[in-house]
Amino acid sequence: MTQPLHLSLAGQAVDVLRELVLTGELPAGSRVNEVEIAHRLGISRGPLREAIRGLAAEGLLELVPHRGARVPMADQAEVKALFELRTALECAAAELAASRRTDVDIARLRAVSEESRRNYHAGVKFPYRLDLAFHQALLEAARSPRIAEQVRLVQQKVVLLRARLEDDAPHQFASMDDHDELINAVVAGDAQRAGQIMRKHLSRVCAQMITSLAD
Amino acid sequence: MTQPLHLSLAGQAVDVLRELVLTGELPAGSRVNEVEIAHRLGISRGPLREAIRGLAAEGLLELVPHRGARVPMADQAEVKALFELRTALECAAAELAASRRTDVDIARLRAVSEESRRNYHAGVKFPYRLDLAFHQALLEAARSPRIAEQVRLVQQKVVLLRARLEDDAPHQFASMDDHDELINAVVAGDAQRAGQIMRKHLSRVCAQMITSLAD
DNA sequence: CGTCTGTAAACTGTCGACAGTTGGCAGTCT
DNA sequence: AGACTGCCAACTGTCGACAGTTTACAGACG
Repeated sequence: MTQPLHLSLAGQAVDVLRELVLTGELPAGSRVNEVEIAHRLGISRGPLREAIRGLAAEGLLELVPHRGARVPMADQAEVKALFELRTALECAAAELAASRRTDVDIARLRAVSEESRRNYHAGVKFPYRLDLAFHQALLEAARSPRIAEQVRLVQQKVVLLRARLEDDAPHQFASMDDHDELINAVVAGDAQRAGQIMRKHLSRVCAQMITSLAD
Repeated sequence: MTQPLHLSLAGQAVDVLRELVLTGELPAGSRVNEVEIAHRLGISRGPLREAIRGLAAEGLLELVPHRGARVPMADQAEVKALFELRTALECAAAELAASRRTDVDIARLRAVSEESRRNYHAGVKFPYRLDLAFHQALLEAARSPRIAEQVRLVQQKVVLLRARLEDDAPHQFASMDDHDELINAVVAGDAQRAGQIMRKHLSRVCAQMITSLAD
């Protein structure tokens, strides 16, 4: 997507800062101390401030006048709003994928699905990594770069919520079933059904996330 | 949404630069000379660079290593990809609006529609301003802040294309009809139909924009 | 005449320093 | 004791300057 790798310090700072936010090393609600982070990254405040502006435009940070940047805190309403956006995007992606998929796309989707099942039966939890990989594969099949881009941004914010669903076995099982149903619809080229399944899938995930936020 | 008003120079620079890009004062494909713009805004390069990063994250500028920022140029493929995104977002918005609309929402939609008809019959061209107002009113009725936010960003990029459709009378008429059909579907609470009409509407606009880009 | 090369101007990327604002703390007054 | 006031430290916002890279141009060479 982007160049081999960001050569500018600001570009690198974007990546590092993003990681700090997404891993929770900078907890939600906390302020971003420019001098401290800049020193930690071994750069000056200039490039760091540029990186902060970039991430703020992505929605991963919020800017408060004269108080710098903060990691945004999400309440229940925000989660719902976020999933309405995600549903709009991923349903469209699922429909497009059903109309445009090629054999390679299908192979890729099935590979991810099978790896999930293997892991699950081997007693390994369904890792978020594989869920992400599935949605990623679906996006590739949809061949809509702008939609894919936005989905990635939304998924980042979902990660930011850090509501870990990985321990919930019934949820994992339901998700894997959703994924397989989706694959069938995509293979059949049934756009409408693919969209419906995706809607159901995301509605389940959203509900799960809301209840898991209530503690 | 954002703060009362940007007090920081970088914040103001974002607004001014955005205007410069959207009005075409900085033509598509042109490079953004930091010293020149900074001098023109009466600020130093620091805040300006922050503003550039922000707009780049919005997609209104593209960053090239050691070559600064450029106003992106859109080809036909880009227009299609952009409208796939817009369709995904606005169809979802139309569906949500049909399920959530209140009397105030309906009144607002009808007011915009009637103003359009009045203008048209008075021989005034259908201004882009009113088209925007209609879609804006629909977004308010949908009550989905994150979707609304993304639609605004997409609409900005559509403006960037600067394919002026305002002179095309048949297109204007068709658009106004689409809008009225949409209002009917929304009033009836028919989400599915609202989505279909929006899809048709945007597909027409997209086609129009592509042909108007071919010169 | 076209191409290649070397040099200089222009521009971006980065830094350190200064100014203005915010938030907390101590001291004072009621 | 509680509230108010004034000061101080910490931090953000901004600027000017320097270093490295790109680009344009002029001259040399095939």
